[in-house]
Amino acid sequence: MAVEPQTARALIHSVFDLQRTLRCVAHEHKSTNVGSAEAGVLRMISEVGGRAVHIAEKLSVSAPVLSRHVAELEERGLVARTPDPEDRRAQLLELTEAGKAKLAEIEEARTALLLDFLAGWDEEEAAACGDSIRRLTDTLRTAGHRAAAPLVHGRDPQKEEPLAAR
Amino acid sequence: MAVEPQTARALIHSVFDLQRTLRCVAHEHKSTNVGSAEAGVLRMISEVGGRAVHIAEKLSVSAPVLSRHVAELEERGLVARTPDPEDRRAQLLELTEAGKAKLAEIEEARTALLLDFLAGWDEEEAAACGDSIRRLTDTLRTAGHRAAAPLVHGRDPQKEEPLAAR
DNA sequence: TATTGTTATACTCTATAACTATA
DNA sequence: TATAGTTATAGAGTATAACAATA
Repeated sequence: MAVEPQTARALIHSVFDLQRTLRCVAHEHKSTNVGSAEAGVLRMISEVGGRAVHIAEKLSVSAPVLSRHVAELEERGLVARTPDPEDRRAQLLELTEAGKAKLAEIEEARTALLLDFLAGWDEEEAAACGDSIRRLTDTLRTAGHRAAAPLVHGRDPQKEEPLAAR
Repeated sequence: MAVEPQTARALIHSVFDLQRTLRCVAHEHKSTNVGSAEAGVLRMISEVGGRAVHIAEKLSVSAPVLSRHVAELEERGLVARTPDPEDRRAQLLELTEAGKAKLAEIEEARTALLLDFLAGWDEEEAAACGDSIRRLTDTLRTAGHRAAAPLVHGRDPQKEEPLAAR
C-alpha cells in the first residue's frame, strides 16, 4: 500500500523534531574544540580521503566551505595537504596522527554518550532504527538527485515537473 | 541485549548523514519565502499557541531567537500578538488567517514532495520509520534533560557524571 | 527577586561570486 | 574551456549578555 499523506506529514514532523533535539544534545555536550562540521570533515577524510573536491561532494558541501574547514584543521595540525602528483591543481587530504587521535576521541565520546542515552534500548531496536534512517536518507538522496540532476547537465531529458507543484 | 557500541556508532553516522541530506533537499526545494526556522514557529504556534515563552520551550530555542522570528512573522502579517490579560509582561501568539494559509501551503508542499520521494515505499515502512525516529527523539530528549536538568535547579541530586567521560 | 520579552552582539555553518592556477 | 582550490562577502540560524517592564 502506498504511503498515506498523513503518514508522510507525520514523518516530516518527526524529522524536524529530531533535528531540534539533536541541536540541543549537541549544545549541551559540546565537548571538544572541534566543531561538528569540522568533525564531519575529519571523518570523511578518514573514510574516503583523496582530493578535496571528492570530500566536498561526499559531505554535500560547497568547495569554499570545505576549503575553510581544511585550512582551519591544517592550522591545528589535524589534516595534512599534499599536492596531487597526477594533477597539479589538486591536493590530497589525509589525517595526521593527531587528526586520527582527535577523530577517535570525538567518536568515542559520542558513542559513549549515545550508549548511555540508549540504556533502555536493546540491540535489535537500535539496529532497526539505524536501518530505517539509512533507508530514508538513501531515498531522499536518490530522489533529490533525480529531481535536481537534469538541471545540472544541459540535457533536461524529460522536462521533469517540479514534483510538488501539481 | 544491550546496544552494541558498533551499532551506536553506526546510528550516529546515520543521523549525521540524514542531516546532510536534509540540508540538500531543503536547499534544492526552498520554495516559499518563509525560512525553515520560521516555518517551525508557525507550526508550533498553530499546535500549542499561547505565550511566547511556551513556544520557545517547545521549539527548544532561546527567547531572543523566538522574539526575532515572531517580529518578522508579525511584520509579514502571519502572526498576531495580543497582550496576555492575566500577565501584562506576557503576550499571546496566534496565527492570522494569512498565517494559517501560509502554514497549510508549506505543509502541503512538503508532504507532496515527500510522497513523491517515497514512491517506492509502502505505508508500513513509512509508519515504522516515523515511529523509529520518534522513539529515538524521545529517548534523546529525555536523556538530555535527565543529564542537564540537575544543573538547572540548584539541587544536583546525585552529582551525576558527565556520562561520556569515563 | 524572578520572569517576560527585546535589543545588541557574536558564533557556526553555509552559499554564491570572483579569482588564480592548472588541465 | 573546464576544473581544483582560494578568498571575499552574505545569509540563515542560533546563543549569551544586558536591559526594560511587570509580577
